[in-house]
Amino acid sequence: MGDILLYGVCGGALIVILKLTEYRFLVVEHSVEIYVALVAALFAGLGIWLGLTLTKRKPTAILQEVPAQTAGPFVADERRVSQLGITARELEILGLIAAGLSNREIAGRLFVSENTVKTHSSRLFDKLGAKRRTQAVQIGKSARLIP
Amino acid sequence: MGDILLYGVCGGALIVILKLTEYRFLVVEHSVEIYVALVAALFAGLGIWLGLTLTKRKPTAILQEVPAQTAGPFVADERRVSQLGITARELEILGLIAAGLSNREIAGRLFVSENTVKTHSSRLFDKLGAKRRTQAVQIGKSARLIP
DNA sequence: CGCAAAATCACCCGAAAGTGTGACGACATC
DNA sequence: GATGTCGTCACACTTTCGGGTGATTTTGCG
Repeated sequence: MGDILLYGVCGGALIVILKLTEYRFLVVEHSVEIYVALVAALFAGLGIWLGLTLTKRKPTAILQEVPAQTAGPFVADERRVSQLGITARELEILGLIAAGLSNREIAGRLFVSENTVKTHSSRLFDKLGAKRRTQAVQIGKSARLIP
Repeated sequence: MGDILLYGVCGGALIVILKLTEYRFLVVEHSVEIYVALVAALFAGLGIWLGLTLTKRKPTAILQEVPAQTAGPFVADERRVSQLGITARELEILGLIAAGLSNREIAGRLFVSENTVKTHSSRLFDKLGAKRRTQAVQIGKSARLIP
């Protein structure tokens, strides 16, 4: 985690800068509470932003054991999704297929053409090894790709 | 992103706490620069921690046992079956549809003609209020007619 | 910038699914 | 014996699905 170190350095530099600016602008006008709140909010936002950007595009192989039934709002098994090479759009369409929508309805809901939905579903069936949409739904459910 | 909201609330609470403590301990002893640096470092660390935890483990697997759900090999809700006027044959075909079989495959498995399967499924869709087989599967599952 | 993956869309064509109507036999019930 | 339900099947017709091909645009990454 060299990123953490880099982050620490940047944070220190920013602290110095803030301490310098304090003498010039802020202290003379605002009370200390407001200043502290501003600094806190700024650094909190900065920290969040850094944390997000640092871990943005990482696969992060998650190994979790699912014993039986997963309570809660359900999350797709990312391992199998990436393992099968299923894209986010395809997974989205699989969910809508499982919800019983026709290609035309899916197209209307996603604001794309029906042909696009067909292309997506076609590639999806190929990746799932399904010949029909009902089969794709069955496979998707058993593979925990959809609830 | 309810997490963001939660974070905001925590941040506000911490700001209040810090403002309170300021009057009691810190201001009397330390200079403002040190205080600000501490606050900044604290919030920066908090921010980066939150940023990491928000992205790294979005599943945050809540593994709970659900013993009441899967009790036995599943039995269809007979009340709803008779309530909808669904016959045993239709329910059987609904199960095969949910298994991803085509009409022809269902016909082969039940030793009947494809047209028979069509009429059964047609009446089934009518009783379920479904327009497609995928929709029939969805309705059947939510109504506990099929596993 | 250039590449590769993903997303978008179009067209054709065949297969599957779904609708509607009609019909026939088995079986139970009144 | 008339009635009703259920399962079976046929045939014609429309709609939906799915495969195949090719193309363009968008986007993420090196």
